[in-house]
Amino acid sequence: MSAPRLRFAPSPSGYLHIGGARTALFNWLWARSQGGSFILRIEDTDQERSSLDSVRAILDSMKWLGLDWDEGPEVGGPHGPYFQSERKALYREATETLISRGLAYRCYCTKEALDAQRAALKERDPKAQFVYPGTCRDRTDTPDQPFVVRFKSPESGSTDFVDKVFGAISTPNASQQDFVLVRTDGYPLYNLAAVVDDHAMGITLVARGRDHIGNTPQQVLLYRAFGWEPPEFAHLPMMLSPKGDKLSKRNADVGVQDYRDRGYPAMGVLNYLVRFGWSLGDREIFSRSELIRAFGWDRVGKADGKFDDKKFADVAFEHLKQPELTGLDDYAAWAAPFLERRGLASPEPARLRAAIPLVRERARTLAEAAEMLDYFFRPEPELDPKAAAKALGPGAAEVLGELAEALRGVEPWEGSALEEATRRHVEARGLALKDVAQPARVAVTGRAASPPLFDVMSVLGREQTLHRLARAAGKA
RNA sequence: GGCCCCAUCGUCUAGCGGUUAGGACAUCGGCCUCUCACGCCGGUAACCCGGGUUCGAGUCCCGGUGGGGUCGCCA
Repeated sequence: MSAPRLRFAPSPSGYLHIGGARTALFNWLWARSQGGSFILRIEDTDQERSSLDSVRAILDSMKWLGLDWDEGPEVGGPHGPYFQSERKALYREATETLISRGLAYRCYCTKEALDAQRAALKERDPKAQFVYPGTCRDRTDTPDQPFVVRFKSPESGSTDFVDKVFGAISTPNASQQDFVLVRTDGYPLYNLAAVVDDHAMGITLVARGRDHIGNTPQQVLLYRAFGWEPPEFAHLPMMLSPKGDKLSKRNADVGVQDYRDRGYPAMGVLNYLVRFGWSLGDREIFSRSELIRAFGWDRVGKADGKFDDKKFADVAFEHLKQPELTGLDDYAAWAAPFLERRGLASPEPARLRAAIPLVRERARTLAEAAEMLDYFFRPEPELDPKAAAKALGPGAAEVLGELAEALRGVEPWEGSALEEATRRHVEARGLALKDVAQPARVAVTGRAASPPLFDVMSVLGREQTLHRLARAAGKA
């Protein structure tokens, strides 16, 4: 079998949300694992709702996630253009073919008339479903009026396809109505455009959310009407909100960019998303390359699920925590914007590299990391009043002064030597380590909690450490 | 309501006829400890219900119940 061609086809009517990102991911993974192609196509046939801002936001999010595309906006490709709004000629040609074969027809019923009928029916019986009555199905005249194009659905038999996730799905044709292919304004509707493009672009597998499963029979019908072989289909179970309802694009805080802004690493996001509906035994954490190697449709589940913030945060954290998953350089680069946000625009690189190992197992996001890194890059730490009140009370001045003296000549200025010196000092004074460590911690970091004190001192250096101890002693 | 789909701890899931039903998150204890974390040890916690098939069903079949999707000149 030749290399598969997959696509992700968002409509630019808002930001990319995590549900969409998950769909993109599954397509991307399969393309990458099979040496196939991943195509990005923008479905902007609804002029009302589409915007360039949305296109930009979607492309940004895709790039941030590392879901690179082989054909599509910005990179082009042999099957372009990749915006549906620029492919109208294709749809028109396809539509005419269908009409000339008697498989589609022009319908002159106005939307208003149909809507009125629908409303009237609902009034009589709220549970009834409105079905297009086929008014124009066999019409032969061609009045000079606006029209839509409808597909002439078969009235008997069934339309079947085999889904790579759900297996055989059969839908009676009698339950299909003559759905609209082309609007009054000449723009194609989703089912027509998707089929024409997927065929033209040589798509071999269409993977999308389960909410599209009902479109599939209609699309299969269209493939047959054109005389084309349908692609394979794979539908993904839905990712619902924590409450159990549909994740909505309007739900601004589930946008990919929201997660980026909150300081989650891209691979953390992807790792959570892939494990949602796909699993490999007990394995939870995957690097990008491991994922590409491991992914397969046979291990995709069928049941919908609810998004879980805590689990998500943990998976993302796992990626920040493990140096094998997030190298020092990446960590530093990713933390930089969050430090900048705190007014720390150009942290000294060597110190940053030294400090990251101290915070990476404590910071659950890059935003938290920046907060924990803060005092390494200021002349003076910001003093937490509560911590100061508790640890820098009476007697602290003496404790800190003595500690500074005990540490002044320590060689080398490094964690274990500092700890050793401090323990000797504390023992000689008949104190407990914590009696000295807490005041010192607040003096050096400004806070009641920090990475191990002596490691912090080590990164801070002799001069700044002694300076901070002395300054705090002066204040206390 | 029509059509389609789904069903294991609170959540994500493993399980593919015989298991003390496993893991992860969350939660509750404990250990480690200069604080905070990390890590480690342990606890609570699930097969929706009813019929079949079978020597034996979480696993296979049927029905019910529950949940979801979809029924647009949105995608």
